[in-house]
Amino acid sequence: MREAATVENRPYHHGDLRRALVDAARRILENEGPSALSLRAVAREAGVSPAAPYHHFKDKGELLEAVAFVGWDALGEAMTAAKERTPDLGARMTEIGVAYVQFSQAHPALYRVMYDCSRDKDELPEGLQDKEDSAYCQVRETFRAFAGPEVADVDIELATIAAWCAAHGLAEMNSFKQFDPLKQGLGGEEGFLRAVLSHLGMFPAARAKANGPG
Amino acid sequence: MREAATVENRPYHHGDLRRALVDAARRILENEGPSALSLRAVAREAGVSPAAPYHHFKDKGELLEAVAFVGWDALGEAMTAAKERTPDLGARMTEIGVAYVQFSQAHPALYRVMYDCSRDKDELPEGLQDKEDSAYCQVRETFRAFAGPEVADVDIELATIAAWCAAHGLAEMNSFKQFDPLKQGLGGEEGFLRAVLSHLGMFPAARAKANGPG
DNA sequence: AAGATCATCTTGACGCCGTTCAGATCGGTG
DNA sequence: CACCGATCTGAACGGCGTCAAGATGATCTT
Repeated sequence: MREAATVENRPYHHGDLRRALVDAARRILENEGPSALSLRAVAREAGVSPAAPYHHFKDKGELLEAVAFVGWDALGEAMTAAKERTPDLGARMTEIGVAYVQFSQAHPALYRVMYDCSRDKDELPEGLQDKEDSAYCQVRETFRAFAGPEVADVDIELATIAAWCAAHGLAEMNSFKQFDPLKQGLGGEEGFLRAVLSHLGMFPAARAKANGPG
Repeated sequence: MREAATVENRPYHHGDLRRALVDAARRILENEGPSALSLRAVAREAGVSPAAPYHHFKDKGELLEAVAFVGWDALGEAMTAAKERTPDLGARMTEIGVAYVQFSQAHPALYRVMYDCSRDKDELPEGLQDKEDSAYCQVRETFRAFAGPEVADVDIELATIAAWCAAHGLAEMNSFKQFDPLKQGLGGEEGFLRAVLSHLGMFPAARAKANGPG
């Protein structure tokens, strides 16, 4: 009885359960939020027993890491798109930041999982910083292009970190009710994001440049 | 049998269980971290049954809110102390930010509970923004004093929000391993914090001022 | 083609969790 | 003193993460 091994027409061995579990987790995150994301729920959603995931992930945390990895990939693409559609170097950082926060707003539960994983391991996800075209490197190169070659490497690095911190902070606080009145006066969410982010992430040399020689 | 109602010499009615539970929760947070903070563990630590907390808190979330409230209070005091020990207006914001991040570093589990509660309710804790001497108002007044009266209210507000986002972001990312090499070149943790925060939270008018007329 | 091997999946169990409810206890009010 | 309402206990429920033992079937060997 090769077919119909269970009630549905699913064979005993799934074939690609690892991917199916990650997809199921993402579906639950989008539809029911992070609090509903239990390992058992993921297994249920994927149509397997509660113990099945343990043949593909060491524990729940490792499954979440796989979900987070997909998320960082998508966020990186959104940032790249923002960079490429903004040729003006002075505006590019802000636009990348807006794309960052908008991603976190479009996928709040996923973003939460992404950062919770990073916090648990006390590091940004590997691959985000190492690869040449990684999101982190793109931000750094944007600063470098704007600042010019006379700015020290350490300042470029600091500016990148500062911008990242600011974007993350805003991503987590953007939905706070206290900001609503201010948003109305700034043309809605996007105007608010642009206004806040334009205050951030510029290092001293770039500041002087932005403010002009006078 | 008024005394020795249980094995210990504790009366049947605790007397101040609400406070005892909050203290127990803080003890667990400090000693075992956020993952160990179950409602049952708190009750155990306080020496009562698992159901006892429900006479003082609607659910686990409400207990955590009480813990968070204590945390925000302590953080506010740390920020006030930093403000008062830094008369120079140009350096004051950075020093308040350093105090903020250092608090989150000294009490990481507590800080996590504080922000998780805020995120669940989509608002900064009440009382943090309303009171005249609240932490938020102190930051805003610091910006106002530095910027002078000619800067628009909305810019002061944006700068305050931007600075808060940056401090929160840095608080959550400060322990990331990737920053370690950079910290070594900047005089350790505190030098790193000061360097990053000096990049942040300044609004355009203040930037111009900071960079001088030339 | 037949049998052995091994990864994959299920079943059932364990202890912990948050929460609820009926009942025990006790301080304060009439 | 008798009562009442607030407080606390004990037992229970379903859900959770995880593990061990056994069932299943794809693949490799001969």
